[in-house]
Amino acid sequence: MKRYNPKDIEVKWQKKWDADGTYKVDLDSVKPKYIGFGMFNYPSGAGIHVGHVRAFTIPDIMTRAKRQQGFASYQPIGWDSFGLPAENYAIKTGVPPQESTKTAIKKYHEQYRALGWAVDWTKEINTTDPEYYKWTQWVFTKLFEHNLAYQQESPQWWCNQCKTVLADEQVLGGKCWRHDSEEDPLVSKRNLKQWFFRITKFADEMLEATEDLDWTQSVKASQQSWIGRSIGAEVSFAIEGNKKELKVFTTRPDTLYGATFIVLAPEHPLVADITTEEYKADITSYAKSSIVKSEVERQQDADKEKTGLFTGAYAINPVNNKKIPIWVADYVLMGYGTGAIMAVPAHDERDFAFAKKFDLDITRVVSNNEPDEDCTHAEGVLINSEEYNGMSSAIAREQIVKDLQTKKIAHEKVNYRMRDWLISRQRYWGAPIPIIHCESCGPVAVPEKDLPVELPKIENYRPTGGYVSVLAGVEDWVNVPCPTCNKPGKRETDTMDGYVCSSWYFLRYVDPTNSEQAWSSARSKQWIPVDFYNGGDHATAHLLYARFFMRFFHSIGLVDSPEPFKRMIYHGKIKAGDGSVFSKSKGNGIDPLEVIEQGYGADAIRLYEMFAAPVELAVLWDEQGIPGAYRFLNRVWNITQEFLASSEEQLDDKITADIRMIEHKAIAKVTEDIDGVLFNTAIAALMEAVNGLYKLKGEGKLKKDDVWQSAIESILMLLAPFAPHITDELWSQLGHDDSIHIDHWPTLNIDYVTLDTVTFVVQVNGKLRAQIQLPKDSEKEVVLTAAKEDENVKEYTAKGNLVKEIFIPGKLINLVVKD
RNA sequence: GGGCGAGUGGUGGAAUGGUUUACACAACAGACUUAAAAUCUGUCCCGGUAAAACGGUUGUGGGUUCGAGUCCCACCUCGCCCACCA
Repeated sequence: MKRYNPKDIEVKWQKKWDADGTYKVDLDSVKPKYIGFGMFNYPSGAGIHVGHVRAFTIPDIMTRAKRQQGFASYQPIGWDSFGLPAENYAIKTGVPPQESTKTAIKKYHEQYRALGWAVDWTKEINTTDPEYYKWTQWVFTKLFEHNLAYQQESPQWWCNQCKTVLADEQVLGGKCWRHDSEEDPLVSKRNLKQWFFRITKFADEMLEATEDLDWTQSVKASQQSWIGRSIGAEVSFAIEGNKKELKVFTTRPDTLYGATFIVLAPEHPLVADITTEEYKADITSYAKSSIVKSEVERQQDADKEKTGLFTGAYAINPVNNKKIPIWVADYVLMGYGTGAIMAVPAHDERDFAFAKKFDLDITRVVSNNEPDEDCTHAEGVLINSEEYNGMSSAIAREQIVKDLQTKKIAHEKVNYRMRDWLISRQRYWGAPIPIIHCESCGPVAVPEKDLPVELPKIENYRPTGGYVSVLAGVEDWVNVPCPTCNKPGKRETDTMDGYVCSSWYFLRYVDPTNSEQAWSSARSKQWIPVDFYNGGDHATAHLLYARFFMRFFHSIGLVDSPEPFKRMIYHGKIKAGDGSVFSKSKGNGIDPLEVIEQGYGADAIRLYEMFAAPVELAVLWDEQGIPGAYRFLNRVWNITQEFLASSEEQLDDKITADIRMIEHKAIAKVTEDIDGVLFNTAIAALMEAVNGLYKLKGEGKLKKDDVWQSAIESILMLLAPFAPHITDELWSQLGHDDSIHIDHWPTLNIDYVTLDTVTFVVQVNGKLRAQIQLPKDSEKEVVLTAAKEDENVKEYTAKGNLVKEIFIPGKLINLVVKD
C-alpha cells in the first residue's frame, strides 16, 4: 500500500497544473463568472509567513469551489510593488528598486506555487511595470479633467522617517502607518503645496451605500465612522467693530442661547484680523506654537489641560444679541467644520472644561434629569431661551435654524470627518504625477499619447533633505515643453501615493494586457464587481479609496457598478503562540516553506489554518495543529488505498443506506458552509464523514463497490478546495484522467439524508426524559401515546396533572405538568 | 468618551428558540510492536452511581417562553475600530 507522502505528490501536481493551464481562465468564457482574491500584496524581501497563508487560502477556497461547480472562476495575481521598503533598500545598497522588486517577486512566486494557490499566472500584473502605471497616470488625468484632482497649499502630515507627506488615513494614533511602533516619533505638519483627490465629493453616496454591502460588519462600521457624517447647522456671528462675519458649525443649534463664547482654531484666518493690540503679541506666539506643534500632540490627550487665549474681540450671539468673547484655543481644529465653534459650556464637555479653567459664563439652556452643576450632552426641554422655552431639543433645533434662515444667519449643513485624499509623495519609488507646470497655462495634464511618464533611472536615491523628491534634481527629465503652448515647462516631481495604484487594480485584472485602454468596458461589465474579496490590514483607507475610484468611473460611464467588491471578508490575524503579531522586525514569522519541508506539506498547513477557527477570528499559532491536520489527510489517503485494494462484493441495503447517508450529509453541509465562508465547520463535517466511513471499515464492510467509490469521490471533491494536491492525486488513483479541480462537485440527493425513522425527544417541563424511535411523520397522538408509555416519563408525569403538550413534528414533544 | 463584536470543557471552537459541549488539540487507557514512533479503538464539563437514574452548568443578576448559550433589560470582563470632529 502506498503511503501518504506530500513531498512526492505536491510538486508533481503543481507542475502538472502549470503545464495543463488548470487555473487559467478564459475571460470571454460563456460560463457564469466568479472572481475572487485577497488584498493586493506588497512583495517585501522577507517573503510571506504563515499568517499570510490564511489570507490567501480563503479566496483560494472560494474560487476553487466555484471552479469545481462549473464557473469560469478567476483568482488573479499581482504585485503592489511601489513603496518605501524597496527605495530605502536602494538608498542603503544602491540596488535599484526595479531590480530588488523583481528579486522579491521571484521569492513570492516560489511560495505561492508551493502552497498550491490556484492563481492564473498568465494574467499577472505589477504596479511598477510602466505598462501598468501608464494607466494609473491615465486615471489621474481623468480625475484632473473632471476637476477631482487639484493642488492646494495647506499644513500636511509629514513623516520625517519616510521623508514624505502622508494622507489623513495613513496616520494612525498620531504616527505614520509605516512607523507606528513605540519608539517611533509622532508625525508633524508642514505647510506644502500638494495634490489632492476630491474623495469628499462622494462621501454622501458612499456612506449611503455602505449599509447594504455584504461585508464584515466591523469593516462597514469603520467605513461609516471614517466618512463621519454629522448633520447640523452653520451659524453666522457678527463681530463687534468688524464687518466680517464669523461662521461656526454646530450639531446642536438648540443650545444657541447657551453659547457664551466663541473659540477659533489658532490657524483661523480671522485671528490676526480681530485680535486687539493688547493681546496681539501673546496670540501670535500661541498660534505659532500651536501650528508648529503637531496637531496630534494637540489632539492626543483628551484629558489634557485646555489651553487658550482671549483675543480681546467680541461676537454677537444672533439669537439674543448678547456680546460674547472670542477666544483662540488649540482644541478647535482648523480642518473640521469652519475651524470655529460656538462654545456651549453647559452642554459640551470640552467647552465646559474650558469655561471652568478660564472662568467663563455657563448658561444652562436644556432642562433634563442631569444635575444642574454638571455639563450635560443629553437632550431635554429648552429653558433660558426666550420664545423657544418649553420646546423639546429636537423641535427647537429645527425651529431655531428655520427662523435664523429667514434672516440669512443660519442654514442646515452636513459635515464630514473625511478629508480629501492627499496623494503627493516626495519620494522616488512611485508613479510620477503626470503633470507639467507651465508659467502661462498652469498645471497641464500629460496627454494620453505621452503616457507613461516613466521614472528616470538615477544613481543616488537619497532624498534631498528638502520637501521635494530626488526627481527634482533630474534636470533633463524635469525640463519639458508645455504640451499646450510648447513654452518651457517643468514636470511635477512628486510621485503618487501607492494606494492610488491599488485603488483600481481589480479593473486591470480583468483586462491585463490591453494596450489601448486601462480596461475595456465589455470586460468590466462582465467581471466587475469582484465577487469575493478579503483582507485583514489597512482595510479602511484602501476600501474607501477603491470605492471612491469606482464611483468616479461609474459617474463618467466607465463601469457599470458603483461598488468594487460585492462581498468582503475581514479575516482575523494569525499570531504567534504568545499572542504577539508575526513581524519582520521581531523575526518570529514562520516561513510556510519550512513547514512543507518538514514533510507535512502545503495541504496540511492550509487545512489547519482553515480549521483552527472561523475566518473572522484571530488565531494563535499552535504547533500541534499541523500534525492534527496531517493526521486527517493521512486517514483520507489510507481509506482510499484500502478501498483500491479491497475485494469486490455486493453490499446489503442497510450498509448502502448508511454510506449514502454519510456521503450526502457531507455534501449538504460542506456545500452550504463554503458558500457561507464557514470553513472550520465544513472541515469538521468532512472529518465526521471520514470517521463514519472508518467505523464501517472497522466492521469489515469496506468493499470494492460503486457506493463506496461514490462516497470516497464525493469526499475528495468536497475536500479539494482545502487540500488540492492530495485530492487530485487520489482522484487520479481512482481512475480519472482529468483534474478534480475543474467542473467536479458532488450533487446532493436529499432522499439519502432523509430518515424514515427518527428520534423524538420527550421532555417533561422542558427537561429531557426520554428518546423514542418513531416514523418521521408520526402524528402528535402517536408520539404522545408512545411517550406516555415510557417508564421514566411516567414517573415524572405522575407528579402532577398534564396540562399541555407542545409538539414539534419529527422532532420533539414536551409535556407540561403542573400540581 | 463613542461605535462594533465577543464571553460555552484543560485548549481551539460547535450549536434554525428544542438532547449544551459537534469537530479537533492536549491528556489518559487498550490493541498492534521485543520496544518506541506511527496507526487503530476507547475514555474525557462538575457532582452523583458499580453502571444507570438523578442534580448542577454556557461571565453575573433579572425578564419573556411549555422550553433560553440563543430573544429582552441591567451589570461585569475582554477584543477591535474611532476619538478634543463641535
